[in-house]
Amino acid sequence: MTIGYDLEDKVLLAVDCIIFGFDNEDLKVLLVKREFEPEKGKWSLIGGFLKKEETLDDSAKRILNLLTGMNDIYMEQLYTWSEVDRDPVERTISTSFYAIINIEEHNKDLLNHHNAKWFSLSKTPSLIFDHNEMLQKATRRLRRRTSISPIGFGLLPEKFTMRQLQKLYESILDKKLDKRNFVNKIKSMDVLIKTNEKDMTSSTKGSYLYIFDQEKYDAKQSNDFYLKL
Amino acid sequence: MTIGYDLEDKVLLAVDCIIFGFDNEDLKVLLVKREFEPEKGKWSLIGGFLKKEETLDDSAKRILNLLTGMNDIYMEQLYTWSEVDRDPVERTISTSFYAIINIEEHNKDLLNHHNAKWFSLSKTPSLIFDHNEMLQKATRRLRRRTSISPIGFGLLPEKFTMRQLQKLYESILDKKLDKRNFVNKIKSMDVLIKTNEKDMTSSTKGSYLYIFDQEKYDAKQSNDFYLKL
DNA sequence: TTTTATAAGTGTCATTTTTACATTTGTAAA
DNA sequence: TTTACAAATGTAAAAATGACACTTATAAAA
Repeated sequence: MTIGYDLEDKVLLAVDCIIFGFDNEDLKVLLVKREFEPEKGKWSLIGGFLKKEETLDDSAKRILNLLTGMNDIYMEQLYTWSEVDRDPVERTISTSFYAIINIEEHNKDLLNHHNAKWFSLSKTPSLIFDHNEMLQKATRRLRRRTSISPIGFGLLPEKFTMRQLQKLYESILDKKLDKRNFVNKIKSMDVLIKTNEKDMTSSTKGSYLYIFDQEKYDAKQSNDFYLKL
Repeated sequence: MTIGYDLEDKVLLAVDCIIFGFDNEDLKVLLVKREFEPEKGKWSLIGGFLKKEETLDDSAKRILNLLTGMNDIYMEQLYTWSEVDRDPVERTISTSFYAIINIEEHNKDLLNHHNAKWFSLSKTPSLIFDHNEMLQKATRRLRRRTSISPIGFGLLPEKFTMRQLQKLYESILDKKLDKRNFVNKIKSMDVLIKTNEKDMTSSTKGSYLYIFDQEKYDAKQSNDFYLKL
């Protein structure tokens, strides 16, 4: 048996990015209005085609920047979608990536890109192709990840309250957590530093601000460190 | 901005299958001796190219059958590999799949295919391209999966002893488990039926044979059912 | 100045889960 | 009948989880 590389079929390879964001309130996803046919004008994930000389990860970064202006977002590969008719125009395989970011921090990038818009996860419109499925898979993965390892401090301002942190976890996991148990669990992780400052915006009493202790976190990472919520 | 599908690059898309097997002793992986250049004669995962009219899953099945004669193996998608130079001949992206099967049951399929051979996981040769990395990722995924959900009864004969089941888990997880705790945990899952028969091959006393209760298992699957080892 | 309203902050106990650990049993072969 | 060998079995201590309610600090209103 001989196999010649030149006899094999070549296909288009696309990349789709699922960008979750947290704005201290809600878990959201970033969508763009599609600017070309087919399905022009419909909402879609942030997608484009792989170029021959780039890796999938590089491609995802380039496309994300192209469509939203955002930079330096670490995305994780999710799944590769290959239903034969997923794109009606031409056989296209798509690899999806996801990330979760701090909306405030990146909002300015989006100002120039009016085609991109944040949607609350519970209010996403119907998307093109198999993008709804992609979003669903990404959401499940994000939840599982979050309940296993303490992702997510980067999604808050440098100084944050316990309440904010709890809301972050609650919105990702989509369930209420008990305040006391949450605080105990987080404290037992021992990766936060309590400052003397208080945030006075949410109550008369004020609530202490914490900062994330990156060093301790990194040290623990090596052993296997995990959080179960 | 306009994007034309026809302006985009097309690439070769490959599929590589990581087939783990258990032979009541050891966790093994199935490799084939590569029959074409480059790297002809070196060991590799079971791979081939996607055809335009098939999904990745179909492609994986076809290729597995082509190279080993095996059929009806459920494989799960693992990851898509896209380093630009991963294949020196031509830009090729590869999606890897993995499965774990009962070696005895499928051994006959392999008799006609002398290029395929089982290797103990601890004694795998150096593989072509990025296949060692693929194998490593698959191994980690298999372990995590196994310690979460009770995969694996299908890897044993219809009737099996607790000792066999424990060895299966031990070889996948690559660690010793305590016999009493293991039995307790398995029993608490309540998906095994104890028969009156004994296996007399491994001791004078003989050990009871169990069969897997598919119905109970399926019923529990729906709720979320998991096993932690 | 006192009262009120509001979110922050905190600890314990019961239950469940996990882990560690040793002896008795049944049988075939010596 | 003794020996040798793997099979079978239970409990107690420790750790993790989950449920649950009152006090505190402050600003604003009375």
